[in-house]
Amino acid sequence: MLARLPRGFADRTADDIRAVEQMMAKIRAVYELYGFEPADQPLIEYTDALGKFLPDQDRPNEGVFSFQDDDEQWLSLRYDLTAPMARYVAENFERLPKPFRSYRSGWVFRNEKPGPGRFRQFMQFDADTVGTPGVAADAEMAMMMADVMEALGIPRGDYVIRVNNRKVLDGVLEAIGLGGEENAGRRLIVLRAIDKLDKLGVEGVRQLLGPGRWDGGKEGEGDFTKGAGLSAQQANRVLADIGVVEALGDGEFPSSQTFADGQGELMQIEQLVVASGYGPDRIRIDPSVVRGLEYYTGPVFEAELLAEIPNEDGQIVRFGSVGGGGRYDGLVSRFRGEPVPATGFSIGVSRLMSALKALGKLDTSSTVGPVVVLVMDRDTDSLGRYQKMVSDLRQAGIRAEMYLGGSGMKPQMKYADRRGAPCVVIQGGNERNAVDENGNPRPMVQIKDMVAGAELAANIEGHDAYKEARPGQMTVPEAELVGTVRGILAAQRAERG
RNA sequence: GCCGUUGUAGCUCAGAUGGUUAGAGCGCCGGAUUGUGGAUCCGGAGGUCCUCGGUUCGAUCCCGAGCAACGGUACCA
Repeated sequence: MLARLPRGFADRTADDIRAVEQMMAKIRAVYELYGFEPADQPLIEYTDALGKFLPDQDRPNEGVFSFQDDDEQWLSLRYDLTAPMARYVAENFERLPKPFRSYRSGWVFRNEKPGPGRFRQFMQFDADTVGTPGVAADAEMAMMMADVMEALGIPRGDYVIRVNNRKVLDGVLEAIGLGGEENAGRRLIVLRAIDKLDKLGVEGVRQLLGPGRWDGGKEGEGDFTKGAGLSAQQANRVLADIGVVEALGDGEFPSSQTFADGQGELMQIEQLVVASGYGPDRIRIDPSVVRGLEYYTGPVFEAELLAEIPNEDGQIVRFGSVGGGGRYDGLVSRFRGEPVPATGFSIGVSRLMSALKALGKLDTSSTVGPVVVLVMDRDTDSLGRYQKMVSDLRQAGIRAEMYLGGSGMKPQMKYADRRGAPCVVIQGGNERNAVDENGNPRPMVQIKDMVAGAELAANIEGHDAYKEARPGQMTVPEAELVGTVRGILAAQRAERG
């Protein structure tokens, strides 16, 4: 039996968990400030509630982890937080205040090929407003996202919230003659192509808009991806309208009403955010943003990190999108006969965390470990004394533990070192049986400051001298144990700043 | 799914034209009767050389297939 982690999943260390909690507290504070309420839905929903595609018998796990209940109904692990939220709101519609403003966080699952920074289980942190048709709600989302980025310590200029409108894209497609039901497939291909702009560049996208593109980058390498089959003029119009190339001749294609509507909404959003003091350094209109291809119906936005961040190997990586969202007027109404407009966004917590880590914006220094009371003698009487010391320290609010392994002193010291113990407590027979100047029993303890000890040890040559010196160590009466430890902790805290 | 690269100790990697007992560094464990982390020294544990099949007297090495990891690309509601 080989112990192994399934691919696409991650074990989390103590540091990671603490860092995420720290981060989520900051995000939560912003959401609360905006007046959103916490809510939570389960990890599992009926498959048909999650989206319009039911897993068929042949491929029950395409993209989503699914399984059948004992009553044969299909259940799935949620792949985002929006669909379960929509189900909850629809189910409790009468009871909830409208607009319903809520936030939630948790794990989501995708049964897809994992890659660097792409996991099959990851954490999202969402906020949504349901029951509001106006663009003011969308503008608020964009501003809140900007506030979150700054609350996390990302300096202005190192991120940008890019805003677009699905109606603009739809309008472009209409203009070049891709409107109508019969062109739905090609529209999708065009949108996907635009979405790959940052990955493939303008020319790559142009190939995908036209005949297609070879995976490997050149002719015959890799698989051939069939394109949208647009003419050169159509492709150029699309690229021009999303602002990545110069327009050629005008008037070749008619302008579209949908396009104009979308732009009107974008202008309103821009006015609203500018009026609130959010300039283009934070929130920027960008017609090339595509986002989630299926359910968005209006404004869409994306939070992008602009900072060039070195990864563990020292290479510069662009993290790109760390969150996004938009208007999804159809999601809740799917469950109800009436239209229910809604808008929201989602932060990719896991991804953002690795970015913050790389930026040094995350306090990854581990928490101070417990004070370790070494076990020098294993008779019940001594163990009782050690246990009492631990208990006293805990009473004083100091993390502490008695060594519970079976090894000798040296391994115990190694253990304390590895645990990040600020100090250890040592009491053998010599200390326990000490007497004062009058010959009365006066039990002592030795307390070793591990931080000071390590510093002092650096200047000691040779193991014998090192052992002899016992750096950072002091002997105090047992009664002064707690006070002395407290002093060491305070000094170390001051040292750390 | 498709294309490519790679699979040898916990990690990073050597290795020989196909020949007895497969190595290094790091890490891990241990090292004087009451003791002490790091460094140094000494010792130790740890391997199906990815799997299966083929060629061969003999395969970790050559051949075939499979699996896995990594990268790119596609899909990603």
